[in-house]
Amino acid sequence: MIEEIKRVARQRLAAEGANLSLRAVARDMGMVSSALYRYFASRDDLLTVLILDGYNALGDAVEAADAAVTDRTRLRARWLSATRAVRDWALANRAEYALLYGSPVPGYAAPQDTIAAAARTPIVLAAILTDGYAAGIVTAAGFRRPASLPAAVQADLSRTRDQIAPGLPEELLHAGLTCWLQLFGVLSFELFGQLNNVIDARAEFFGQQMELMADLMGI
Amino acid sequence: MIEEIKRVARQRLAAEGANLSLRAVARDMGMVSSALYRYFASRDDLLTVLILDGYNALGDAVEAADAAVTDRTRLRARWLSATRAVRDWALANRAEYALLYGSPVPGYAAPQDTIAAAARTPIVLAAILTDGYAAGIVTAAGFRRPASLPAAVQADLSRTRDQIAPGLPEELLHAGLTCWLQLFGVLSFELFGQLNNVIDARAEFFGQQMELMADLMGI
DNA sequence: CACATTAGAGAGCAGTGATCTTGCAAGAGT
DNA sequence: ACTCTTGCAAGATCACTGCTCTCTAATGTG
Repeated sequence: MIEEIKRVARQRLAAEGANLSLRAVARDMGMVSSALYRYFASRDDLLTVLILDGYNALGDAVEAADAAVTDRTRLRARWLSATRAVRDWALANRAEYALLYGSPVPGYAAPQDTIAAAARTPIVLAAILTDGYAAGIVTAAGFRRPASLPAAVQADLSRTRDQIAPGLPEELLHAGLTCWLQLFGVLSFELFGQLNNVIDARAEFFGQQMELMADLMGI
Repeated sequence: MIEEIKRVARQRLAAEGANLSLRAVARDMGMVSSALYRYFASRDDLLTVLILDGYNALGDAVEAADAAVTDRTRLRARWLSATRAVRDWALANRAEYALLYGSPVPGYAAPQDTIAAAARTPIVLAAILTDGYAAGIVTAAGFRRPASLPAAVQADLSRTRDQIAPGLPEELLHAGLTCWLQLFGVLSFELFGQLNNVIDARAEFFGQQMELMADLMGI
């Protein structure tokens, strides 16, 4: 039953957009709205579950795309495959993408579960660098060195490194972080309409940007 | 009167978040909700006006920050000043930033007015490159050449160049576009909570990223 | 068979955007 | 000074929203 509600809610989300209506979901299911409260404590609760599912669905897609490159030393191919998977998933699930990476709901604070699920995608990307570093393919000296990192940023990177990419030099993590931001920057602009009248060849542009980021990471 | 409504709506937006309520605005003004319909055709109409104002306020701030650098040949200083202004404005007007650069409302299509206002900020950034190119400070060969651009992307860049940065080589515009995306990628992640538990030293990180982008553009 | 649990229905509350009609008050014209 | 027009806001109303409450019907389980 919970699965059925989520299924209907998802397609409702895809059809109508971000503002999901509990009553509409109930109507689609031939139920009365109050009945849904037996399965979800509130609308926000349902949204949270959808967000969690979204992060996991995206994580699955990205992990699969990365794993599809059998030669694990082809770091660039892994990066391009994984980032392409992010874009494909986002295009196929625009409303859910907006839920995950768009403007947050005002009073809403992400529970601990979601941040773990949300970390899956960056972990895949970081793993590409970690593998490359472990195999000696990519080195901390191999890419253009950024201007000296402020100490506070260095500390953040160090902490984050220990959490998601143990053993990776901070400089490499920093490069990866930059590319991660670029990835979602491009994607958000594309999906949120900011690229309208600027770039029409979306897929080509995205691919080219990811190539550029691969260059930046030195993979 | 229209100005008063917008003023109240803005502070309501800042206090409550994205989901602006017409009735709440009316209540704050000691009016009844229907009275607002004399000044705005609908809630979306009011939001559109706020969005337009937002783009213009941001444009004002960015233009002023760029103009504050008296030596126009100090391209890097102009870039850092302008991008810093974007961040400052965004932090001071979080809800409005979300309105401009967050998930769009489903059925909503931006009128022509807004795209002109929205272009002001990228135009300032492009002007930095255009000025530098005209003065011979920055050259198309001066930055790391991206992998060959697909023809369709090249065409988009050419068209965009003619609109906002006449005379600029496509390669330079491409570099600028990349940095523009990075700018808003970093900012959106910061404001939308995606950087929580990853980077705490926000200002330092942002500044460092913009330095890196300046390197990428070769300014 | 009796009991306990569960699923859903229905009414109702307070809030929302939007429309339409009504009333009021100031300003203009004679 | 008296009308009359016009501009503006109030009020009622509709359909919708999230949510709570109570009540009934079905479904096992001992």
